[in-house]
Amino acid sequence: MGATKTDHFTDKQNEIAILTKALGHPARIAIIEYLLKVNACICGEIVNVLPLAQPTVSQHLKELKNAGIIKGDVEGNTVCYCINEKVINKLQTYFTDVVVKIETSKKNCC
Amino acid sequence: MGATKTDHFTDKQNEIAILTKALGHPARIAIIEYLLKVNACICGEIVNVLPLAQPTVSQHLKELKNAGIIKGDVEGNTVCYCINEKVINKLQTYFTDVVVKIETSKKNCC
DNA sequence: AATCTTTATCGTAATATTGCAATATTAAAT
DNA sequence: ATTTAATATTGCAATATTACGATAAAGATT
Repeated sequence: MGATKTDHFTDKQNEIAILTKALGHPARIAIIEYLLKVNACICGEIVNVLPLAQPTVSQHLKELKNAGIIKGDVEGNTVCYCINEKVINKLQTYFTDVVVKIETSKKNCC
Repeated sequence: MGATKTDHFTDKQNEIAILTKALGHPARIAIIEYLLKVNACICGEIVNVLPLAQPTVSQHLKELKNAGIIKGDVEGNTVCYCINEKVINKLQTYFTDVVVKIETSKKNCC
């Protein structure tokens, strides 16, 4: 096989899995961190920052875009990349929720 | 190729990528959510809860264990699984940090 | 218009992941 | 000691991912 059986899981589970999967590569984490570091939407430059060839970076950007984690507005010659705040908030909320649930179940656990 | 170029990224970037990658499958999200739902460490039963064959579930559990997201203590005949609080906290802190950084850079962004 | 710059796409090789049947392992129960 | 029950491992097929060279596309520059 090799194909994930998404049908058997809930929409929420699939959604979180798609987001975490999209972040599950150091290059893509590095892209997010670069966008945070420059403290703005950045047009171009991302290719020069990563230790990977241009087509590879383009592919990683596409995956982040497909998952909805970044937005890419075409700005003339270059593309202007932005983190999608909503989606990151969703992940932050999710993990905060998990942490809270772990806290409350501590007494029942090893 | 097909192998990730981890050498070129920071330890922190690789660490977060390993954790998010391990969570990047709906079955593994479902496992985490089941562990939260039963509100305790659970011995056995995980295989029966998922819509996947036993060897497949075992493999997913192994990946979560390898990434450090869950702990599995052998308890006689069965294995007792627990979420590793520390690691989930690390992710929660990471995403909270990202959200804060996005907030403070809002004025410079689209 | 010709060229440069930036980004995307195609094609392809190497490797990884997903899933399961078959089998092994190990401890508990009979 | 045998059988049963719970997990793990092996082996394998199907598919996905990672990476990059070559090339295409499209706006900017000269």
